[in-house]
Amino acid sequence: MAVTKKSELKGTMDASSGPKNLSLNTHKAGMEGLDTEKINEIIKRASEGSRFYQHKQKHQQHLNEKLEVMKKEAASFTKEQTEKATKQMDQLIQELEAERDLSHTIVHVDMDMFYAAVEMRDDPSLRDKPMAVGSTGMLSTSNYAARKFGVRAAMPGFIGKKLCPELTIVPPNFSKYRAVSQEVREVFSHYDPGFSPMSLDEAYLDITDYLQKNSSLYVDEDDGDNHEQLAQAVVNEMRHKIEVKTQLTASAGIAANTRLAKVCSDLNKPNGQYYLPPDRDRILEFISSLPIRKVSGIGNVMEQHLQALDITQCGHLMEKRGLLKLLFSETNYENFLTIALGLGHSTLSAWTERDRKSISTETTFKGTSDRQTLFKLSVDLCQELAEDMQEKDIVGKVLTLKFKTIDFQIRTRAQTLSEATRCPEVMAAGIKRLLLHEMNVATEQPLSLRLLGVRMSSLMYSSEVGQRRQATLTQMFSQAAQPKASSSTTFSQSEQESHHSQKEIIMENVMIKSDNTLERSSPVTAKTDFSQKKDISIENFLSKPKPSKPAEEPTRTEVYECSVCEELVHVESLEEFNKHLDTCLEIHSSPSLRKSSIDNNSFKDDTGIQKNSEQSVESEESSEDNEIPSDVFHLNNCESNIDPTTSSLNQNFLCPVCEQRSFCDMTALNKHMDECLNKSAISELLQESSHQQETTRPKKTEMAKNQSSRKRKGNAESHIHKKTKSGFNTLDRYFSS
DNA sequence: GGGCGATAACTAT
DNA sequence: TTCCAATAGTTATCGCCC
Repeated sequence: MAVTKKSELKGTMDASSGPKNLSLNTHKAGMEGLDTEKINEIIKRASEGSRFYQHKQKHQQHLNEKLEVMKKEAASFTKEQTEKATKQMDQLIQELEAERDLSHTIVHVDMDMFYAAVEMRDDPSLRDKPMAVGSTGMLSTSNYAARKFGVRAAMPGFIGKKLCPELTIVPPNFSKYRAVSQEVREVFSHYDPGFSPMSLDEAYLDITDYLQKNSSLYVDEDDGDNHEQLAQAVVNEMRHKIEVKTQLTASAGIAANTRLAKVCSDLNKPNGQYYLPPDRDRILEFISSLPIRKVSGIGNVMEQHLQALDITQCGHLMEKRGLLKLLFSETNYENFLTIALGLGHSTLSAWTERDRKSISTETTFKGTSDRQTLFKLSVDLCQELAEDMQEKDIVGKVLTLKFKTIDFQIRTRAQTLSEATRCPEVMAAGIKRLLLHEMNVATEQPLSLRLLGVRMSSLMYSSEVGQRRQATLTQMFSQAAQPKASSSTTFSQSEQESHHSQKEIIMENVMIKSDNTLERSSPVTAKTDFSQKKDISIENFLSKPKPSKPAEEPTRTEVYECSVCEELVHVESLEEFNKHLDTCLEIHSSPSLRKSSIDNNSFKDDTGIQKNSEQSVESEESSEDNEIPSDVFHLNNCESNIDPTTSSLNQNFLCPVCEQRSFCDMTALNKHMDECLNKSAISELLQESSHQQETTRPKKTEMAKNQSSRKRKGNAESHIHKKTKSGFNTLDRYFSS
């Protein structure tokens, strides 16, 4: 088989207007009949030469290669093979057909250019001008006047300006959009109390019940089969109510399932609706000529795959079903069939937190390779994510670092934790470890990034963790910090939480020790003698008998169990107990003590990270060891205090974290850096926590605060539109000064 | 060798 | 002058284990 030459592949790229993945997507309402060639030319000129453009080009080239391979494979199938596959698909069609449900009436309602419409409503001077909501970095939505120029959502503002120099860009006001959205939802709930919001401006409704109960209000009962008349009237009324209430228009699609309703809502935009009868033949007719890209779920890449096989309309999916079965995975070809048959969900199921698979946060910033900046950012992200998780009462076991290089290459690195957690310190330590490893192994030094993200998956509710006897550290502490009995004292959340982070760190160490990870005791542990408690599991630690019964005592003295020194402390107030904790923690966080303990490896892997995976950082590093007998290079043997810059030995590697110690081999250096990193992370966190106690401020850092304020705009409400929200709020400001 | 967990990449909105 | 996001679900692949 001949190898396809790059030059040939280039032919599949639109030479005049750049890579297809950068071209204007004209499937959006209001984008029909534009001079796409001219627009794409402007887009190309505006971005040509940029790293972003280069990245997209590379991506497109890679895709083209894949498409060529696929086309060759498609050409290689015999007639018999295709026929056999077609028969198998026909069997599948029968099974799918059996499930077809035409008994429901589903409506998809989509507010017209929602954010832009709200802004135009509130500022009449914007009404006749091309305008968009967003920033020069990214546009969230545009009005129809702007769409005429090719300006659309998910386009950077500066390109919008190139396409339309008179474009007015209005910064978004999410709280306003949320309020309007709430008004719209009140209308929805009248027709279907169990409606399914997809984002601030979009929702699915099942109006089957409503139609049944209220048909007499809309149509004459003697009219026979009046489903269309009835549904149209109801949806018309709904849109009218929305307009009266908000002065904004909405478009709607009415069909037997969500997939069809979604397609239909797009057909008569803006301020229109489309009805597709619940009739199999009419549905098949409708779907067969529908461009594949109109179907929700078919994006740029899949469209290109299908186009390469001359599939541009949904009807082609049916015609080429045999080929599709041979070329695509089961999930894919089954999906293609359901599209071609016009099938979809005919009932709405409310999404709950229980359905969540992962939770994440990320931020884009001006590219930097400064390690401290990146570490700081990652700590802030962990803090922010932890708060989100706290709010949702979930913990996670798989921690993922996401980063994007300044060349727009996206990478993820994951690690499974030993316990499900949402402790920001544990997450931050894990993320730092992953990040540092990437910094060290990057081919292009130094590693320069423009995005950092943290994701937690393998989620469960905190309560479930308790059920599994895997109490999280947070829970553990909150139990330990409760007064043994007292009705006279209440605790503010912040009072209790102010000590969490420190305690969790201490507790984390206890946990590590109880896991037998610790080889020898350190001065720190000698003080409180945690090392004697190797057999103490977390559960045992928690369920220690609590002898004192203060509630029976006549005085107002309360008894707390200090989880640092494990003493029962009699105090008159929480404040007093805090003082005790401070003292205890101070002992533990004493730099001299800590340093010596670190030197003794006692903080080794105090992140709580399980290192049993083949792909774990530690394993990767040790796999590098394979070349060198590990007993030859012992950390302490190999350590050097010679300043490497002045040393004549060119094999000395300076630790980039402490910049104080150097090593003669990478393994030793890596080990040291892990410890050094943990040491500095813990020290930093302890310092931060003590500072916060003094000032009794909430424990968020400035950066985390800024980020938090930009977050939580839509939460679960906003799936689609939050995509752009932080485009207006990147962290550029942290670097601009 | 099939099931399953872990990880990274892909894809969508 | 410069300027291209955030979040989440799905899928592919690999390696381990019984």
